[in-house]
Amino acid sequence: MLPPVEHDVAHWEARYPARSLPEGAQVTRFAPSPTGFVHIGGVYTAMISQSVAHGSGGTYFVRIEDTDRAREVADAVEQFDRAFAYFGIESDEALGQVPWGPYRQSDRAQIYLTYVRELLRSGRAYPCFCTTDDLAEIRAEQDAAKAGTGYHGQWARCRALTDDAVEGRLGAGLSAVIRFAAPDDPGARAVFTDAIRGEIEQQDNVNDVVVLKSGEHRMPTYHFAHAVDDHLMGVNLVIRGEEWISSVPVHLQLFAALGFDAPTYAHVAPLMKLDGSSKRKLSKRKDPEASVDYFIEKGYPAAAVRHYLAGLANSNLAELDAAEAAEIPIALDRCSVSGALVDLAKLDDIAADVVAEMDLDDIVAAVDIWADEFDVDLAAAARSEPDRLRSAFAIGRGTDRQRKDVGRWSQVRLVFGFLLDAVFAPVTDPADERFGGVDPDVVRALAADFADAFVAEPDPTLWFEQVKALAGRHRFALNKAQLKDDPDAYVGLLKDAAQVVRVLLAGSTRSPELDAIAAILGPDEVRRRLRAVI
RNA sequence: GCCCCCAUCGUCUAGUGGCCUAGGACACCACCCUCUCAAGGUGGCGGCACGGGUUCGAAUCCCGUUGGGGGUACCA
Repeated sequence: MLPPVEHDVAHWEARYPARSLPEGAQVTRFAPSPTGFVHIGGVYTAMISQSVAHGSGGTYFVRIEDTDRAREVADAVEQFDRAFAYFGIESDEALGQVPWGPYRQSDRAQIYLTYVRELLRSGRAYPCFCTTDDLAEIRAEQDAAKAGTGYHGQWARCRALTDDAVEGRLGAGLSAVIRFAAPDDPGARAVFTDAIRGEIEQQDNVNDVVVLKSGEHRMPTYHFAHAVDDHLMGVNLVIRGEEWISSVPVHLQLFAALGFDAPTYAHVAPLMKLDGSSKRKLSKRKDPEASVDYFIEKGYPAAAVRHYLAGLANSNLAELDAAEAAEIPIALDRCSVSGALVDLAKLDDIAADVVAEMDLDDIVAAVDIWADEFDVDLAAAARSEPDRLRSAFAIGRGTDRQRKDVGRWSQVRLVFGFLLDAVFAPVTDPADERFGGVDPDVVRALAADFADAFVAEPDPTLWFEQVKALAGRHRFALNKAQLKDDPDAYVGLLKDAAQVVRVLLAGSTRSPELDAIAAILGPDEVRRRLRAVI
């Protein structure tokens, strides 16, 4: 009925030693299934698991739950590794380094088989030959009788099969799944204490769930693998999505039948998305921002995403800045119990703050890495003038002129790209609308004059005095009162003249202060850009 | 259908019976600062889903309703 196994249960129990960890240390895991990309909700639960484990002096690891080979997506595991690395939620336990692996369930088939045999031997499991059609038939009968669905009671046909009947079917070549023989007490209640939600009581499980699937691989179901793996791997705190709450009764029964201590459970509220006017769970298929790739492509610093997520879990952390909050472990009993909507505007706000606090070298390095993958032209330009972007991010650092233009690397081109000669497109038409309607002749004269008169000047105030002088020479009023007194004497306001200079230097009506960009560009480049319009 | 989870400004939330004519953050609006933008400052808009209880007193406790989410697979 089952493939042979080399070992017995005692062997595996001995092979997986108890962990020697300090009192109160939590061992947690993140157990994604490689059926697609990593979901941002996955990063959320992984981060909580990691934070709680580390905060308690325990361990966090990643286990790949690839028991459903039919739905497995190629390269998913590689994508996982990339995402984990980006967000800093890699496993504490590397393959081969430690005795609790392997960490991929498809490599653990022998172990599951051993424990299934044990269950069979003790009468807590039995083979079931029902086909999909049989199951559908049972379902239909239950619907008609308004009975609870599932494989239980009078509907559990194969549970009563005699040994001879089983032999007969096996002999006829029928394939069997192995079902858990659940306690069949329809009135029973199951109670457990959730580390986030407190006591939860529900109907106990009466369903003879499948523990081992059919097919050549003879893989376990999630339920069974969860019990066996988390027991053997020493997990004492299972943090997972809320959708698992209703499976807890089955899991508790499985742990008991196997003679294992059940872990503590903590069920995290799902991340939601506003769809029209209603909230719904973020969907892998429908929502691009559900994928971690979205955040990586946009170039959000991992610290920003982590801080945003941490604030969703524990709102007190949201009041701290990212660096401070990162030092404080997430507290399960402070986790919110209702699903939060992912608010990208909030993330952007946090990201801008995070970038503002980042080390300049780290920023430049991060932009390089991001641009190499998502904007190669920008990467090349940045590398040929290595100091330009660095200086741009340095504008006003630590002063009241501190800027927060950039929260994700995809914004760099738009905000600071003009500082790179290879990205900048000179403005050559004096009638360009970006000049705000200033007479083309005046634009030309202003540019020519400033190109000649301009001198480098480190003091921002003194630097801007040059613009004031320039504006005065070309009949721009220094303030509104002046203009009002004698409207015919002026062609515009100081600000209009400054804008002409800005457009010439930045190619945009919006930029950091003129003195700052002129200092970054250097006098030669400033003159070159001014003269482009002459 | 049955079972479970959840419910405070648009969003994330503080609130654990009197400190609440409900506080903060993001977003939005206005003003200030100002060479534009960003940032920053000040102010504004805006909420306890509904109905019953319990209590001297309820956003807070209980019940119900409604609404939202999830489960009910040889998916995780």
